Parts: sequence; structure tokens; C-alpha cells
Amino acid sequence: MRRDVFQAIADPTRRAIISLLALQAMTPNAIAEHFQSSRQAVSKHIQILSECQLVNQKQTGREIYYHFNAQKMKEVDVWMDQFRALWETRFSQLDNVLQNLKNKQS
Amino acid sequence: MRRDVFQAIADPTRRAIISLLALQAMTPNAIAEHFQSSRQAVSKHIQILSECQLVNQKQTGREIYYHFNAQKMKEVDVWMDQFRALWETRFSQLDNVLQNLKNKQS
DNA sequence: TCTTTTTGCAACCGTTTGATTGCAAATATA
DNA sequence: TATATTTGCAATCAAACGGTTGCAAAAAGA
Repeated sequence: MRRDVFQAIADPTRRAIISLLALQAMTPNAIAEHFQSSRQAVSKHIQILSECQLVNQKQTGREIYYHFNAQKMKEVDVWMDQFRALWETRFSQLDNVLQNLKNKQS
Repeated sequence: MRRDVFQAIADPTRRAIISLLALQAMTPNAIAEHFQSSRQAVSKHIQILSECQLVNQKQTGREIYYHFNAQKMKEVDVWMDQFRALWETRFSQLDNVLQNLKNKQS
């Protein structure tokens, strides 16, 4: 059972759930209303997000509000640091210009 | 067959391959030497990376050099933009301080 | 030419994934 | 108390995943 952040954001439905919760904490039922699949299917996605701590839950009565945990998402950002220089430097921009010229020729 | 960038970086072996190729373009054999699994298994990972355009190939003779495509990785970075404000603003830092205090109390 | 090297592709196999349905527990409401 | 609502959990299933082995094609070297 791999339960890391990278595996969690691999599924498009889970990415959509994350985007929803980043705007506002919601209950499973409220989340499920945004999707066509069953409540249980959405609930399983939430469970996966919960296991890798991308979301936290706060129970009030019988309702459970799921909150997005931005700090966990930062782990992806940290991994991406090693590539960021490759598209931010002028060198790579120059490379792109040359590459585009080459593609137009061939 | 989902073949997007998010699915591609979900696997730890593929992430390692990407990190290797970001430093230097390599042939499948050279890549496979860095891992314990078979060359064919690594080759399948490369194929997936190739299908979602995270790597490009340049053939010279019978050798194929795989190059990392940073621009494609940028798609992940763009998706993360929506969350970046949540950990960079002073507001969220204040939230963390309050949260930590709350956790220590309970 | 014959052999070696490099690579991709197909077949197979056990495990995981993402979805479904059904059901039980806990809380709120009439 | 009886009923409705909210939620989680278990069982099931087809498809995808990640690995293996075997083999064929193309290029390089003896």
C-alpha cells in the first residue's frame, strides 16, 4: 500500500478533490455532489488523501469536515526544485529558441 | 491507459530515472545499471515517460539517448500554483503557529 | 560472414487500483 | 421512540500496473 503524495495526486479525481478543499473545507457528501461517481468512491479517494496527510478531518457531530493540508503538498514542490533551474535560466530559454528553430527547419 | 505527467511521476523508479536524465542524457542500458530490476522493466518505465513527453529520444547508431524535457515537468508546477499561496503567505504561517499551539494544548 | 551488443516488443503473472453494491454505526430530527 | 441522515467499512469485479522471460531486429566489431 503505497501512500505518498505523488501517488495521491496521480488520480485526476483526487486532484479535483484537493482543488475543492484548498478553497474550502467540506464534508464527504458535499464533495461527492461535485462528481458523477458514487459517494463511496469519493470517500475512498478522501481516505487515500487522508492516509498521506494531504487532508485533515475535523468532526462536528455526525459531519466530518475535511481540510486541505498545504504543507504536505509542499513536498512535491521540494522535489521539483531540482528541475526548476532548467526552465527558469536564460540558458534553457535560449535552448528552447534554438530547438524551435531546428524543429521549423526539419 | 492514463499517460499524463502526474501518473508518470507517481512511481518512485520513474522519479529516479527522471532525476538521472535531468543531469545527463543516457541510453536505456546506462539507466538500467542504476537499478536492480531488469533492463526491460526500466525500458517500460522509459516508454511511459516518453509517451507523456517527459523525455525525448535521440538515436545515434544503435544507441538511443533519452533527454529530459523540463518544459513538460512545468505542467506540474503550473498546477501547484493554486496551492503555493497557501504556504507562502504570512497568513498561512500564522495559521501554522496557531495550529501548533493548539496541538500542544490538546 | 559470424558474433556480439543494444534495443524494443510480446506474452505472461501476481498485485494494486478505482469503481460498484450492500450494510452497519452514530447522530440528528419528528 | 421511530425515522432519516451522514459516514465508514467489507465484499466484489474488471482493468491497469509493474515486474519477469523470451525473442527478433538493427547496428557494430572480429
